[in-house]
Amino acid sequence: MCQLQKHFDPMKQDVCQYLAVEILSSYDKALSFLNGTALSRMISKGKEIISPAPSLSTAKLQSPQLLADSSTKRCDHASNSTKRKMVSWTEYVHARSREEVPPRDGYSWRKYGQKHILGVKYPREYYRCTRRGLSNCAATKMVQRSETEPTVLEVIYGGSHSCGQENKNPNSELVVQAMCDRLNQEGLCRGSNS
DNA sequence: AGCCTTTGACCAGCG
DNA sequence: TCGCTGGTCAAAGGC
Repeated sequence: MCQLQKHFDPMKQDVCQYLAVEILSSYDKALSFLNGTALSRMISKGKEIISPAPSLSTAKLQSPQLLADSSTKRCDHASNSTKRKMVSWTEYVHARSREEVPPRDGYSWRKYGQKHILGVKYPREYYRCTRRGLSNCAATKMVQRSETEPTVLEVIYGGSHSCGQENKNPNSELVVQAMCDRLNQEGLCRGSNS
């Protein structure tokens, strides 16, 4: 936070965003160690973490995407099941509203199915890339609403985009605001929102 | 007309 | 081998 305060300059948005990501990352780690909830859940769901904590450079690249929907947690994993996609990863996304399903992630998706999963309150929704037919794009995703926290969406991505769509998050300009919102939620953001 | 969601049926993996 | 379950297909209807 001291570094962010020191470097805060509207002309240096990249630096500020990068520092914001680093702060949130440290904050998440600390919270996870304290209450053992988020991280342990990610590990148990994903079975195996392929890429642990992002490096400084990758954190900078991922930051807008990770923050734009207020809060996301990402967990890469490989499934041992042959029935499922071999490479996939999970993101935990805070939807802005209960109606915002799926959360916008910069890609265009087409819903192709919905299933009620045994023992799960909310149905699981299945999406594939709208360019699957044109570019043979294999990207898919499943969206599952959390039972305990309906505003939290578990988004499981499978395959990768070969269609050339850019993952431009339309809300990337809200990164700093999202950070302050989040700190406010935790009672740590004193003073102004700027 | 074209793209989307919905939804029941079908298929395949797993125990 | 069989039943259960989850992932996908495809027809139908809406926008």
